[in-house]
Amino acid sequence: MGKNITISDVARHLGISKSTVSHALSGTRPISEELCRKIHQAVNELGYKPNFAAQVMNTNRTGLIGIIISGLANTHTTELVEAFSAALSKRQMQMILAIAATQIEGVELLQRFSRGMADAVINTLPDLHENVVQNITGSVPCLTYLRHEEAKLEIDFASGTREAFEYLVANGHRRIAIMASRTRCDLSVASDPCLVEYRKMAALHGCDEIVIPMKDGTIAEGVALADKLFATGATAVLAGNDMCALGIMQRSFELGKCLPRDLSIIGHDDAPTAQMSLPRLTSIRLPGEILARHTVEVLLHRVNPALPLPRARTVATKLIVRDSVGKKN
Amino acid sequence: MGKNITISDVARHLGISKSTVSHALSGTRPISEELCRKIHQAVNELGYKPNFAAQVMNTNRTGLIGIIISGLANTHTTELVEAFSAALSKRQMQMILAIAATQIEGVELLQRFSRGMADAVINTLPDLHENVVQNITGSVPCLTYLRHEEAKLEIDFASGTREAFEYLVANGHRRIAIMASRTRCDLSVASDPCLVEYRKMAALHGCDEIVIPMKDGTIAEGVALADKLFATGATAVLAGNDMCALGIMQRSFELGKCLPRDLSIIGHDDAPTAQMSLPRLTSIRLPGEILARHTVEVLLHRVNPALPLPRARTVATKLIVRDSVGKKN
DNA sequence: ATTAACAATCGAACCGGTTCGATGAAAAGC
DNA sequence: GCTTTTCATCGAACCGGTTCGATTGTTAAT
Repeated sequence: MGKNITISDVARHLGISKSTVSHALSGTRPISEELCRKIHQAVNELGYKPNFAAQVMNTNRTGLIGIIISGLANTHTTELVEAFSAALSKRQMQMILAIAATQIEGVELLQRFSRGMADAVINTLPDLHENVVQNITGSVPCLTYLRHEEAKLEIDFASGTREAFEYLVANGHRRIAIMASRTRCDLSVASDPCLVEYRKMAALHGCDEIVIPMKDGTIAEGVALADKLFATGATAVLAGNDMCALGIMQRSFELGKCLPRDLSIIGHDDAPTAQMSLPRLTSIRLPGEILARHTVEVLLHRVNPALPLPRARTVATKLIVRDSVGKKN
Repeated sequence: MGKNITISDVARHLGISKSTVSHALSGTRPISEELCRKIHQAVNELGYKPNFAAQVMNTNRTGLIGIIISGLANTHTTELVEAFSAALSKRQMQMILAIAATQIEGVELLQRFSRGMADAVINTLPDLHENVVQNITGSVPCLTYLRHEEAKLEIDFASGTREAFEYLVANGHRRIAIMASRTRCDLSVASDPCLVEYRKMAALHGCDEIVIPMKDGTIAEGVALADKLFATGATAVLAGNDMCALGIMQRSFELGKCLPRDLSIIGHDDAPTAQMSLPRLTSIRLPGEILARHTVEVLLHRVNPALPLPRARTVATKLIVRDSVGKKN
């Protein structure tokens, strides 16, 4: 608990005014070279470190970005978090990572952040409507991940789904199921862009539609939905995400099925886990790293308009072929 | 950018002094019931939120704990992070999660945190020596995860290793390899407590010692070490951690080996991934959730002695049997 | 020589809260 | 009825920086 050295201590030690010390350290105004040297020396000797809170008070910048996630069980999220962190540290900023189990917790977090604890907030909970969020946060810039029109970030979910469907058809599959998710882009299952594309493809190839709605996208849900899936007689499935796909694999294994012979599975997101499963999971890649970086850059531009605003871009999803799809003859 | 409402605005709006408002809101001094009501009403109407920085300045508390990790690739770490977050939010605190790829970055982070940005720091990088850490952080409490004598948290690594070894022997294995890690408890491979116990057990059962040192404990390292492992002719391995075990499984699969027939694998940590692999990984459970919570509680007690100091405890590691060990006849 | 321009530094105000001694009025004690 | 206590509220100081107008000494321009 040794009292911390303040800027006044440094000034007193040298017999000068604290504003001079401040200017020397921040370069706000020119200070004679000699004095500047002395000041830096004194700073080192005394071990002075500018007080965080005092600096925040003046600059209205904490250098902290709040990030709200629902958990880290989905490895696609861990990929995002790492990318957020990397993009932020490039700008000398830190991340306050908050896990909100419920929407209520999410709102609480937003309120806390918006008191000036964070310079901006990224929300990844799809259920927190953006306009609600805006109301709460007031003056603090806040983006909902993949829901911000302003971010000029368009994701072409159709491309990956199309590729995946055609790949399955090429492998002889006709009964292809899809797990549709309301968390993608909008809040109704029906408007899941993957589902929309799936319907087009099913019509095109004259396949039946087999739609299974997915909620959380957890492994446990995948396990549970697997039985529903088997009941449909589908030979292949476009899983809602990779965790769900893993759950399906797990349940298949429990039932003594052999993959990919008895069931072909295509995941979504291409989370790191997709490469680690056996068989390795064929998945539709959603390039989280790019999306996360873009989101951070858009947000930081709003915090500090001196930083560049990244150009609007459309990101395609893309099929990554591994070993979880088999030929149906 | 609408100017934020300050406590002075609230006071002016009611024609009273700001200290009165402060007292009413914090309960520091008694305020007449009627006025108190009016104040709360005004606060709601105007949408006043106490400014974070100003409050920090007075209280010297940010309510933030810095957490330094090397990444989220190891799912045991994600488990820890979730547990840290949960333990902190119970005390209304938040986590600044920082990813340090190098020790230099780790030191930088410590310096930033110790300016008052965080009330305390948890470091999970084993290579940052605790005394170095203490020097940097000065007045900010800082613990290195699983390295803090003061935390009175002892981990019985031997128990799990013993169980695992005996389980392998019971399954007929005689050539049992171990991947020893310097990151466990101390900085030399030789003092890895798992290795120490392994040696005892090997001597006891008259088995050869087959020791393979592990560094990062990544999947990639597991893949690389797998070939070394096969060269030893071992029929079973105690992997350094679960990621490494996964790497070994992956490489085995590539080489057309069948698990667990051709190789028995026991992981360490029992990361969430252990349950997701096929075959599911038998692993030595290191109860990260308990350890993380204990660490947070010890640390919070140091930040605020009014909070209870958890009693010293010894945590045992324990074998969790799944499907990755086979019988050797 | 006088003034203008400039560089280096000082000192006071400010950011938005909290804290604490002072103040005034009402309630209690004698 | 006058003093003492209690209660509610005020106002100023403070936390540790930053900012900006004012002040000095020095050099350049007229």
